[in-house]
Amino acid sequence: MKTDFSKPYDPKLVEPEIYQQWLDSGYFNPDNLKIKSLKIKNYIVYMPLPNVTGTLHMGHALNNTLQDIIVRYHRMRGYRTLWLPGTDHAGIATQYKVEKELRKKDTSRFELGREKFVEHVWRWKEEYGGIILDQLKKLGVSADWSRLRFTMDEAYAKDVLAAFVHYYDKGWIYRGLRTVNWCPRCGTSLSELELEHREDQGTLWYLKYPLADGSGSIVVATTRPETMLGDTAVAVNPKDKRYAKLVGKTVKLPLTGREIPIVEDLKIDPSFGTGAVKVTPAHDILDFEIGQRHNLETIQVIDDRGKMNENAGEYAGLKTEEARAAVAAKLQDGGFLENKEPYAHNVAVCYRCGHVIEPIPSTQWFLKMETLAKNAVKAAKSGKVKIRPENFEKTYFDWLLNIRDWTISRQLWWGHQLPVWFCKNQTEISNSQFPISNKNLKLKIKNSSAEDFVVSVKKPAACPICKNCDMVQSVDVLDTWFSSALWPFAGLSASDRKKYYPGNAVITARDIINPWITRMIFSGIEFMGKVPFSDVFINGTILTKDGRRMSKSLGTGVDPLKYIEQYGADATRFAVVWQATGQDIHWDEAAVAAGRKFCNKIWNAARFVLQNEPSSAALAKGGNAKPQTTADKEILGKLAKIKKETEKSIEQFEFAKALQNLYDFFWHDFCDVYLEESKKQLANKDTEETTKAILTATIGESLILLHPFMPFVTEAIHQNLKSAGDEFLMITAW
RNA sequence: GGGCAGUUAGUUCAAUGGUAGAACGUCUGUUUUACACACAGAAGGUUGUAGGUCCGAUUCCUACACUGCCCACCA
Repeated sequence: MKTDFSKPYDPKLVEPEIYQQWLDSGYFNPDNLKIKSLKIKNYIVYMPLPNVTGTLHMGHALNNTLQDIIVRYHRMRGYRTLWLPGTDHAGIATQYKVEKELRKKDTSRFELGREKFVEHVWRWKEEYGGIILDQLKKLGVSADWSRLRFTMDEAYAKDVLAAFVHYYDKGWIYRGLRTVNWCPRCGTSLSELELEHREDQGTLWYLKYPLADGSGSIVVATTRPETMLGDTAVAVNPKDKRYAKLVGKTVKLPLTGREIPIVEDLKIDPSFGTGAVKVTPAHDILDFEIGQRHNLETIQVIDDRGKMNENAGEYAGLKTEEARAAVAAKLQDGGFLENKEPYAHNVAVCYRCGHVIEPIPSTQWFLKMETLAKNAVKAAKSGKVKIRPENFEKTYFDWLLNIRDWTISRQLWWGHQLPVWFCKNQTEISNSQFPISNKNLKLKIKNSSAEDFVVSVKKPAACPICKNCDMVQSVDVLDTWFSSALWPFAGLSASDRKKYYPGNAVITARDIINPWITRMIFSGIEFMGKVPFSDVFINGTILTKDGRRMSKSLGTGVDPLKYIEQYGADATRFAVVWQATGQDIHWDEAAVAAGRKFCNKIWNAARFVLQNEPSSAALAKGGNAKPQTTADKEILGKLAKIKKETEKSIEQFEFAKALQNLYDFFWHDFCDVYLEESKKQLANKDTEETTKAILTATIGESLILLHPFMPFVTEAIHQNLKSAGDEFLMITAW
């Protein structure tokens, strides 16, 4: 495309057309690159999957710009370069969003039923799920769109289910009744990584539990008196001398009269409260673990909607907050309330909807993490994968070395249904999420070993258990991260896996080191036998100028598309990279304006050179660009130096440094100094031709160096240089 | 509670064991035939606080304060 070099540079006139040309060229697909030799190395970057619910925010803009830089750089260096894009079905986020929409239309997923609801989400995904991809294209992202994958594509889903079967066959997946973090609004279990914590002004209540033998009482502290209805023990620390003589005795639980034991447990902190804790295995995860150790009963008094159930007697049907007040009042009347004081503490809330988490018992599926975590640790310790900046290795190791088994089931409708098939005759209750919710008053928790189900990707033709039922699939779906953990290979076709696995780099934000990076690493090792990539780079977090988090709900976000519209994609890319020097970026819009000015500077410098191109392309190619003057020598020396520096910086993921050095070179060394000097040299017959050749060679080389950072303006200029030939700058040899 | 990072010009950030740099902003001048989204020049900083090591610290060490994030979750 020959561009009209009217001034100044107008990104709107060139960006859409250039991007279309790149798409049409097919060069985003490594199979179409003109690779000279089979020995040429691959360079593969796995894109962090944007959610189908997502729209582009500054974090995406930064993250994808950095990836695009390293991808474009390697493509120009001649690598067989693949940037693999995809979208994530984002179970809870998407379901939440679609449900919210349904609510506006005065209906709900329950009214639609599962099948219709899932169809509805698919239609929603077809309509809106690609928005973010179009936005990425505006940014200039050079991913191979022909390989785009969605985590619920048929082929991808097959790999997800096969992974489940694989783990099950290894004996690493088990099913158990556990007290888990439950969001009453979303109606699903949540993993620890899906919780957020919010400070809550509550009350610390001191409850007096009388000893059954009438010899006194023991006082426990709690923020949730209503759960006392489900207490099945009082626990103290074995080292706590104050209570030593009480251990083994029983107390008579107020209001209910139930007798419950006093037990010892090391997890109790003697210095907090009274040092004695009420134990409610059904409604507290730590208490559940204590219950397991002491073989305590689990009595559920709160249901999956966050209301008191029939085990709560007269309080049944009340919301927990209502029950809290009622129970506290009753305790006070009965003389069981020793004291109360205001108390600020953290409550866990759902990361998605913000509702307070209610720990409740339910049947969930778990993946044993011991070996997987060990493998992931080994991969980083041995240097097979390198995490940069290095201090993030600590985040990685800390989590893996203190790993708990992974709750992989979610009670959602949108996602990969577990490849688990239940015998209809054997048990109906097994397939229910709440085997204990309504009926059972008391129950000892045991991990069921009863084989009333079969694990298989496909539905078994005949039930191997009762021999004559039509088996039903588990209603649970898998944690979204279970599927995205497989991205480096499940995102590739079978033949691509041979060619393009393992890859090289992942660039992402620090908050998904644990949910995603660690899991991709152990999944890659487990299923492909190789660490999926050698480099992890953690990019900074963009905050507002005054250091607050950017968020839609706070109204503190800024829209990268607005910048692209107003200043151009290159200017936007310039701004995010320019500022990406540390862990946190205090976003300054002024940098975008600076980026636009730089585009214009490049544009105008090119105009000057174009007016002074050597008469023939051959000359311009630099054959006779031998320096004659000091200025000539200096600029060529600086050019060679900046080239080396840029290579080094990019390869070390020091993008801001690379860009700032390039900026300095181009603006000050080239434009301010050489270009000005060249005006004199052009006026002199003796130096005219050499100067033209050096100008052309320098601008040509500068465009190459700048291209990964500012691809549009450089490509547009390149196509107007006589010396450039017909090939795209995008694939011009570095 | 534990950890990580940061605190330098008006603002956003660099840099260095030996008198601190850029971008943007500000001020002065310039329509010099690539660019006023420009050019030439200028002002602007006892480098968070308090100690310590050193001939010398903004840089290394210690403590403290503040900010952001991550992890844990004490009932």
